[in-house]
Amino acid sequence: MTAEFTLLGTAGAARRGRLQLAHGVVETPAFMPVGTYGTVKAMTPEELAGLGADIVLGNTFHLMLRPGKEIVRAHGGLHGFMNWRRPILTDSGGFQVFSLESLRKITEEGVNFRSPIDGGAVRLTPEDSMDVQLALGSDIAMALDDCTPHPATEKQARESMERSMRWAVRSHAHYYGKGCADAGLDAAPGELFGIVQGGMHLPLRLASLAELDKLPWKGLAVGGLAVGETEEERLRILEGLVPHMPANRPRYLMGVGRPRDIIAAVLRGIDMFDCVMPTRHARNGHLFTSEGVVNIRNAAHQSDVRPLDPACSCYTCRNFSRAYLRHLDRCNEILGSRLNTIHNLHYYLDLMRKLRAGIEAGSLDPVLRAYAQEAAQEPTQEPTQEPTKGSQVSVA
RNA sequence: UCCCUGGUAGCUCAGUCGGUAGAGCGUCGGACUGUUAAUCCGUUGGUCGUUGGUUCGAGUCCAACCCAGGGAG
Repeated sequence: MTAEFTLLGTAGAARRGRLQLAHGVVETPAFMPVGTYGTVKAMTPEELAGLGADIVLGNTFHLMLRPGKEIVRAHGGLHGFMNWRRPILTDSGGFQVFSLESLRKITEEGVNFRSPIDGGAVRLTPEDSMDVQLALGSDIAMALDDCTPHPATEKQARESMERSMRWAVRSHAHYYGKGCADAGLDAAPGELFGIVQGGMHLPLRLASLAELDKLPWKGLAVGGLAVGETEEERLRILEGLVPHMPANRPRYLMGVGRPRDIIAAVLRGIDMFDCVMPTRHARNGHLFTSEGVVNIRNAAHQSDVRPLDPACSCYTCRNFSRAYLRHLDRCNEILGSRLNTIHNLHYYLDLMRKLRAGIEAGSLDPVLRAYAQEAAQEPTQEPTQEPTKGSQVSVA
């Protein structure tokens, strides 16, 4: 067993947990910085660890194309390749079914892509995705899914979801079976998560969950959200779906999101998140602060000698002015991307620390007040569970 | 003094046969949710060196002048 989830406590529907993985422990609720190509852009592994990241993402599809699984395998896996010794979760390529819609064709067998690099034909079946993720040595691998575009009719969402469920069965069988044998492994180096699909149709979501429940996944993800739907639709799906997800296993909301989205999802029982937003927004000059998003490119900051966020304790805010950050951005200096990324990741990871501490304390109200500028929507239903405090609560 | 080449948006430059001007960059603003993204979108922008002339109509053709660069002496 290389994925043990311990529920340490709850506050309403929000959960405080600890996930033991092959390369270490992940405290939940957790935010996982995205490192598609085996690097969280602009950050060294040491910096990421210093910021408090327990786990990062890699991407099966992109790493399969460059540099290819054999080169990564020659480094003992993705951990050795990128010199990140803590846990790694890899997305299966399912998101590229959505994001590279114009470059792919879906068949029952899998997905046929045109490579975004050279236009060549690239096949990705559930078995291919598992082979790559086994070679990468991911602590958590994801089943290959068909991330349903939005909007989708009930018929489209159902066909897409049912395909994802068939692919999930194949992913599971290959990951724990023939894939290991083919790679010469005695056992899988990590564990596999299944992904709930079903678009904005709650009955389809519940049917997807019921289908996945037939297999012993180590955790379950909610996919296909934050793809263009309204916040109300997203919360409606979460509120209808999450209470039915197994309580003793981690729940991962894929690709989400803004701080307010994360807060709202934690309040509804989600344990894990990933999103490109802190890192991409950093490089594009959008910085998260205690007083809202600051676009450091704006002329208003041209001669502002104050720190970006006086309430922030990150390296960037302790040492540099808004005017300097704007200057670096305007000059397209690499250090601008780095300092901005340090700050945004600190903001996200600090938010997670505060959410964890809040759950441990039995109430998220102080956190919600502290992040009031994010205008997080509270659950529409009163929590039914009594706030409890876990017996093994540790310092976050 | 003469010859040549230029002068068009803040900058660097396009501008067809004469039909009242465009691009890139810059400025200013916006977007971004399991990264095809240090990306993308929009905005701001001009007495076309000056003065005349030809023409229905001139950035474009003609003349003079001004300015810049180069060359000759």
